[in-house]
Amino acid sequence: MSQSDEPLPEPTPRTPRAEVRRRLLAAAAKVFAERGYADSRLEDIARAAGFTKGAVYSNFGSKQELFGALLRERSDTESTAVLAEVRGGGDLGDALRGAARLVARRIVDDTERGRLGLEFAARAAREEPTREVVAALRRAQREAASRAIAEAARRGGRGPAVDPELAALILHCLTNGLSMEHLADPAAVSAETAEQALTTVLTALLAPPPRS
Amino acid sequence: MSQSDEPLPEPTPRTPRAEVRRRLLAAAAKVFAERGYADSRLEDIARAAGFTKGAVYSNFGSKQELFGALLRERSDTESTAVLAEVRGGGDLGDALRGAARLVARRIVDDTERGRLGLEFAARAAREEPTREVVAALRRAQREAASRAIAEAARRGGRGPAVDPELAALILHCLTNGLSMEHLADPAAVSAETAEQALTTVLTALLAPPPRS
DNA sequence: GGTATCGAATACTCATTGGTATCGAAATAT
DNA sequence: ATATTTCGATACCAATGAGTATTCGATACC
Repeated sequence: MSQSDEPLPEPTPRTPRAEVRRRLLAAAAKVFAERGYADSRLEDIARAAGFTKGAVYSNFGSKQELFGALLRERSDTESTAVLAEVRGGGDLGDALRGAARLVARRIVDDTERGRLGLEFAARAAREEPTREVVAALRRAQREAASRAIAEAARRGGRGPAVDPELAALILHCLTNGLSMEHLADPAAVSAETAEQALTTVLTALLAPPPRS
Repeated sequence: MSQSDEPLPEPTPRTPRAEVRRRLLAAAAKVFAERGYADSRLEDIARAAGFTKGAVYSNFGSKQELFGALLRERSDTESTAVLAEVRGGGDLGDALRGAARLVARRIVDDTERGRLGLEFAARAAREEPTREVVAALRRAQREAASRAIAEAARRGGRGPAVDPELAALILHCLTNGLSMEHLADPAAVSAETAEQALTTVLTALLAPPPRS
């Protein structure tokens, strides 16, 4: 009883640096996504992560650099779930429909992703350094899509109806276009609509419509 | 000889108000397109138009309002050249190819348009009032496309292979997606590539590939 | 010709915010 | 234990640019 009735300063263990960095990036993603780069206050990002500006400048050299780090992080993290879906066993038609549904879901559910993508694109359009990173990211995405398509076409029996690279570009751009449209006019692009659009193009490119 | 050897102040005729407004809007389009909304200085816009900030505030209530006016102006002006191309007489296949070429050209040549569109979309994604205007503009575009497609399908003989509205959404989003891709990674989307992508989808949607 | 009005130029304000310098507590080394 | 380093918090600064108040000249009107 003699030792402690006082507040007991309880020496706070310091958050691991890597964790600080991670939280800051997550907060940056959120804030950049919902306000855009220019309208995002460095202090708001820090606060959202549970820190102060000091933490930001301790981990990143500048606002621009934080943005770049986020962009690079996303480049690495880019999910390949879609490809797995396409590669999954079973009927090719089912696989394609599954992939379409997955992408459509992401378009309407994960708006942060879409918004960030839009912000990345907007900045890439006018900033050379950003453009280089974004271009690389997109190339990698199209490349992956291209491979998946080639595989699907092979699986589908007859040789590729269209050049897989072209098909990849089409699907990639259609996806991004749908995402953008959903952000600009949510009512116009429901999950079902997006899915239908993707399925339509996907099957048109890979599997000539089952003639009646 | 007695009257004038002096510099002769040459009273400058005042620019008509409508003209001032027009030039300001044109300058705003240019500056907003190349720097984005937030990084555009009102004074730079004014200067680019040959005036000063005073002119801006005399014609528009605020920066946001200038942006809105520009957006609305573009809504009205939206060209219907594409539709004309599709409607033009001759073979349907040729008409479609012509339309695809036209759109592809615009994607790579008129970057101001693409950049502005991106900026509009980005702001629409996070600002309710802007979103309303942008959504209306896009709906109108899709609507027009939808009608053109319905007509083309009818002209092509058999009844519409796919719902014209869905086809319109697909082509609209693909176009915007290609435009965005071109801005983010110009090398990936040449005029030829874009044209091929559009033609492929267009014919797949409207005219089942000529069976070999 | 003189006066009122209109519209753009000029000069200023004021809030905002990226960046910096410094501080202090926790971790680490000695 | 104590010195040193690390790293985030705090306080501050300078620049920037939207918006405003005012001026001044050109057109319109009497």
